[in-house]
Amino acid sequence: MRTMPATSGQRDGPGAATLKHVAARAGVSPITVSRALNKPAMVSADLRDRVRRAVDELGYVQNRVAGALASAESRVIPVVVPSLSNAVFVETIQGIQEVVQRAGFQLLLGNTEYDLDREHGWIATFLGWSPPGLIVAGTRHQPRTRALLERWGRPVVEIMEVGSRSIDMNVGLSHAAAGAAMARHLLARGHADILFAGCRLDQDYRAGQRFRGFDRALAECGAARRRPLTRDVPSSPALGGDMLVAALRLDPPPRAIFYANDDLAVGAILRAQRDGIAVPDRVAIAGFNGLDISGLVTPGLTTIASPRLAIGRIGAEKLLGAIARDTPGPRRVDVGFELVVRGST
Amino acid sequence: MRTMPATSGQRDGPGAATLKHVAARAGVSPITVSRALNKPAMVSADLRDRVRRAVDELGYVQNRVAGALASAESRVIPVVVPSLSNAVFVETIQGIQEVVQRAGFQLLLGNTEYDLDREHGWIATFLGWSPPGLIVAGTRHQPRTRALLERWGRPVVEIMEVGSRSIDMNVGLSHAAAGAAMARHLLARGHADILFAGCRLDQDYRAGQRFRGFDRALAECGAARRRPLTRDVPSSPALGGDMLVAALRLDPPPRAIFYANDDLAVGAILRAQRDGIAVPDRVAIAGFNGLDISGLVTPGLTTIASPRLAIGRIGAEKLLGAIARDTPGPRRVDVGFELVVRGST
DNA sequence: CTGAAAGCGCTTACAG
DNA sequence: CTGAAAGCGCTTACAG
Repeated sequence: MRTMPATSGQRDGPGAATLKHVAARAGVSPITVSRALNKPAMVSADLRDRVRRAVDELGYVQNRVAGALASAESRVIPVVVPSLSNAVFVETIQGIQEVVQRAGFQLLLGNTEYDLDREHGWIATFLGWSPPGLIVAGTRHQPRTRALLERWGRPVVEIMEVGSRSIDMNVGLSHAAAGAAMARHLLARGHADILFAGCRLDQDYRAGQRFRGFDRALAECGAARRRPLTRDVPSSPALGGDMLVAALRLDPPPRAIFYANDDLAVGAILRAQRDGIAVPDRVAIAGFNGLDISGLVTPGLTTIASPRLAIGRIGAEKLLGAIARDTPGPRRVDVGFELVVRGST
Repeated sequence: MRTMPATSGQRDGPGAATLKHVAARAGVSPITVSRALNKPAMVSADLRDRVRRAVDELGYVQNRVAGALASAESRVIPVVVPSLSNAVFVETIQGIQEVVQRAGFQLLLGNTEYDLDREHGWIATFLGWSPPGLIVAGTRHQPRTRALLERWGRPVVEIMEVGSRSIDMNVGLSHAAAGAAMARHLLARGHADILFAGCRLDQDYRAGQRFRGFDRALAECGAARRRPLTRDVPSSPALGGDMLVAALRLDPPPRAIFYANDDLAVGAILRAQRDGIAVPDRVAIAGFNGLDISGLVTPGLTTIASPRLAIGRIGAEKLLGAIARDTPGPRRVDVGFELVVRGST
């Protein structure tokens, strides 16, 4: 149980030590303490030790806010994503976190829920924290958001898809190419009548790009084309099962379903199994993402593996490189994708 | 493409407007601008409008760092969790994010990877951001971490499990009670010889508490007890399948397996299905967490649903309440759990 | 409802 | 390698 009630806007307790207190205790100037803490190489070993001891004795906690104001740069990296319900973004964030954490940066997290107004709001707010750089999912933003980031002048990495018009750096893959690859695979397997099934393709425009790449490939091959089956709710395995049932009620039913993501597709496989629907004989099923579980269901799910962790890591590394002014390297990295063929097609 | 290369420690571009610029443009004092932005009720409607126009014209972005230094309080809420690989923490973070976001706070994320040294490091760093409060997973910390937070004097919420010795506020459930409930369920079903299977029970001490509650209940009922089957790698569905195979090779094999979490248990069900192992006739399988997918596999997985989203939301609400000095309410909330019985047992 | 003064706790040049 | 001065861009009392 704590002893003292908190009071709004208070300084941190009466005992809260500052640089000055540490300096006094160590018998040096505050500047020296600052250097001993932030740039130890610039200070003699003797002083470094005295400072460290004073820090420990006083329980000194650096005030990052004051440091950031004085230097006009903080150690936080804002990351703006459209969703946390989707394993894809979570794994990407993990990759980012691993890398920036190791370099001593902290992650400030913004969730736009696929709303570009909210995206702008987060980014504007985050810039007020003087971050040394910023990571944002997607290359599609409001013009004012682009303008804001371009004026800002610090490194920006846009992740997830490669886009033609990136603000600064860009790490991702071509979702249209991935959709086309799946179309060609399904046609090559002899599944001539293919339905695309997904959720909110307008908001989740990367899923929309997969559909367009898929549809274009069908057209190029002279295959039959259908309008996509869509639902205006978030993706989930249960929904994928329901969409399977709905698809099989169409007249004529499709011979294959390409789901916008593995959440839906895994749900479809589990539902087929439960209801005794033969996959792929009656209907083939394919997904996108390459979640671990796609390899564990029966039959195994054919999918496209996206290197999510790598996108996060590479994006973070490029950002840190730009912050540290290392040799720049390419401004755009296409991490590619891998078609994983299993029993479901 | 941006026009200007970034320079370390620069102020944000030559055009970067400050409060003063906005004030000059609006023809008022900087204090008035600050109030119009942060406490609009204190300013006349006329001035509020003039300020808003000036802000828009100049593209002014508030410097949160300066604000936080002057007021000794920032709008960031640090959240410290042991893992991002686990859906449980991700959903909890989502619940927190929803609530704090709506109240205008930003989420600063720290991942300890189940390392209490690292936990201390994150917390010490985060306190330097002058947050109004903090959320941390778990009630088990190093003594110096407890001391730091108690001295700090601002609201702290410990989430996930209810503990007897919380620092300030506490929201979670009793993992020992959950483990005991599952033991009693399995015994009642007639599964007399039960194996507990999990990963890193020393690090993931909540899973350890589930085991201890489970084991104590077995003892109380006079049932046979086994040492738990453990692996020193992170949980995953694939591993759950492997552990099923390993368990069935024991002599004698168990009649039921209680997995430490649904990731493992779902993997076991999928593996059983693939390999033609009859569940629950040859071996019953149970999990913990109540992930969506646990209801979609065949047979459905018996599990204990933990209200993860609610833990996040309630934890965040209690924190915001304490920050705003609302009526305190209980310092400890046990959100409970629900045994979900399905075909696997 | 509005403003002039002081200060938050650091770091950045500039000297030595 | 070490230090004295100035300042980062706000907000908090204190007046009026």
